[in-house]
Amino acid sequence: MEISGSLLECAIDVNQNHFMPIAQQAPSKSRSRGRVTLADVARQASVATMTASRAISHPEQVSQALRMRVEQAIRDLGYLPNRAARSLASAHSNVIAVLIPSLSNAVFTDILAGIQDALDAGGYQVLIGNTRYSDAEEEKLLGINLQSNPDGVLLTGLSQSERVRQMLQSSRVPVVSMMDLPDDPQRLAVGFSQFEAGYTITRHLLVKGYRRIGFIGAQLDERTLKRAEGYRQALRDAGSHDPRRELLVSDPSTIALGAELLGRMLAMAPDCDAVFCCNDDLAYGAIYQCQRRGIAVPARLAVCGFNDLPASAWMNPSVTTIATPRYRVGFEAATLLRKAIEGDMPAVRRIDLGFTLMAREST
Amino acid sequence: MEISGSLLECAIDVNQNHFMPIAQQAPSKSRSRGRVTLADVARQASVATMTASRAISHPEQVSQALRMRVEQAIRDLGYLPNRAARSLASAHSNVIAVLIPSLSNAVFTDILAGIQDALDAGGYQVLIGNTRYSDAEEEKLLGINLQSNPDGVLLTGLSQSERVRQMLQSSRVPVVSMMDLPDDPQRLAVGFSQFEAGYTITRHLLVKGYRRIGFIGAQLDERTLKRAEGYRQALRDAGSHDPRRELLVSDPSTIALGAELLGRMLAMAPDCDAVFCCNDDLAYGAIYQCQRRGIAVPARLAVCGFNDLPASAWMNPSVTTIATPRYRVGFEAATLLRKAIEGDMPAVRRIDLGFTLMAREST
DNA sequence: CTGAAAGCGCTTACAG
DNA sequence: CTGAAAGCGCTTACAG
Repeated sequence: MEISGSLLECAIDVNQNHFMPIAQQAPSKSRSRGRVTLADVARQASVATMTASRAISHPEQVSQALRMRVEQAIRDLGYLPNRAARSLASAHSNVIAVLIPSLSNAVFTDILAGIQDALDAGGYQVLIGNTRYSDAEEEKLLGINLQSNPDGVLLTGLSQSERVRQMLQSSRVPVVSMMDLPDDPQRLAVGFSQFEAGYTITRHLLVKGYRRIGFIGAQLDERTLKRAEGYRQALRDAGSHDPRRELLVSDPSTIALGAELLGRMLAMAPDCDAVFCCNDDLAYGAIYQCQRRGIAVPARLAVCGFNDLPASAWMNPSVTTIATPRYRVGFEAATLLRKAIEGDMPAVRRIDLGFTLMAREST
Repeated sequence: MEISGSLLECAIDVNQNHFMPIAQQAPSKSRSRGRVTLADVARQASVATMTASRAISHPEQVSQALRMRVEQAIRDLGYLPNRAARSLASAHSNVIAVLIPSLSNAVFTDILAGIQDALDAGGYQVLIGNTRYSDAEEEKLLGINLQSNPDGVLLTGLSQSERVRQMLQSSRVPVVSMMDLPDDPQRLAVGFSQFEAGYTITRHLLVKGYRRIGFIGAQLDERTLKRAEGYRQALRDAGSHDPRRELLVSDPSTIALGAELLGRMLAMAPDCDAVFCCNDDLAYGAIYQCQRRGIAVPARLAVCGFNDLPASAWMNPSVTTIATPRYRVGFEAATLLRKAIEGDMPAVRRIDLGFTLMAREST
């Protein structure tokens, strides 16, 4: 008995793992792909497939004995669940689609970090769509990402195209907007007022005594335009708005562009005593340009930026800017979306995270 | 006849779009999710489901008349294919999994841009996994991403853990490594020699006449360590290697850390006449620190970096560094992977993209 | 060129 | 707590 017992075990072992893999024993009609499936796990653990499924997805519904057998089988076989099959059968995908306008801008990678941290625990998979600041691209990416049946969508900004709105509506997927605050209090959104932030930093320049304040903006996305509005309002309130000191171009924001635009600003409005750059990259370029031309910052010209990227605190002079809660925007937006997906819709649907003026040497 | 014909059309239209949506007519046992499916499209176009499928995936196998009817039905119904179902049925997912160590480092977002550009056309979906420089995280992410049955995997660097190697092997998925070159010529890889790049920039310092050259490194990933090896070799070849001028810490590279390490370097090796920082961020921090302490760069201390991020050309002084072909690494790696997936394996499996020394004012 | 039917690998009411 | 069977929405040999 003992001997034949151990022989049998050997035979089984050999059979399954070496000479005749299960896949080959399947009928010839099979389209099997030689992958280890849940059925294999169930067979190995001597339980029904659905019990194996439960042991994985709802372990509390399975007795400890069976659960452990299934877990052992999973380890023995190196089983990996097939997401496509799970998603198809269960009607939810556990994917969250994120649409951001750029990956080369630290603002959005910080947002992504927050999103990841909020979602990693929940077993969600994040699908990143880089729209490159293009509505057409955003439509295309949303269409592609919707094919993955996301459980939720994270959007940057408020101004989506009509088609995007339609697609989102007919997909009936929960959506949270990031980085700005909508007028409609019913919309899910996490951000801060771009307008007020623009107003605040311009006000800071006014308080410091600057009067001929220019504005340098690029990309011209909605956030830049709102900051520009805040700038205008602050100057109007102070009675010193002059549109000839506004320089707006649609090219992407870079240090090189900031350097160039500083030159153009000085050429078209030589009396400028301060410049508000719509983001830090432009401000860095402007300051480097000043240094090369021997223009003292801030003595001859004050320069400020927006976002408070890491270099702002370290440059010489250090750069006055608005610190934006990017990581938290991502984190809170993802958390809000999770709640919406899981059905417990919070009372507060619009979260204002605010911003902080960082007054430094450059002004 | 004419009248009844148009009445019929109206009736059909009203029925399907307003009063009795198809989903509600389904038998009560149905688990239908009210989504528009291929079957709906086929019904609308009066063709078999499989013909509708072919019209989408293999249009050349369908007569023009039917193809147009199907396309019209897709538009009428706003049909979006279900990726999970397609992937499950077809055995390929059209997803490419990318594992990178960081999203906040421009090096890797540049790589991603190259990957996107190479893959967008082919209808691939990119799954981004941020490993945060952690082997454990890399294993976990790979496991998760493998559940999506990727058609291919893009890896950063050469030194993966044993488990990662095993998972990759048993998944039998094509893999391309990025950023460095393996010894094994059979492995698919796109990059350049980190060792040679480190050697080259150190050699540049030697040629410029510097002799007491320090090394500042952080993160201590494999690429940093290879650059350090290149640095050592160059100094040994010149007979001026001194391990007391090496400062290696495992913290993430930031401007702030560069500023701090510059201070520590000067404290432990005050005779340094040049410092090679293992990347540009550290070099920026080092230079800012020098400026604050009134240390002239390069007169009293030369500083160089690695990667040639945009600020390097603009800072004052501009920063000597090694320009790395990040975008092209991503683009060529993705292209190579596509070829491997589509079965036409190229003769050249290891692509050396080289690097460029950018000699500027800081040395 | 077109189609009926089986199958991909899971999950889930429904029973027991 | 456990299980047999149907179903999720596609694709694909196999026929015609």
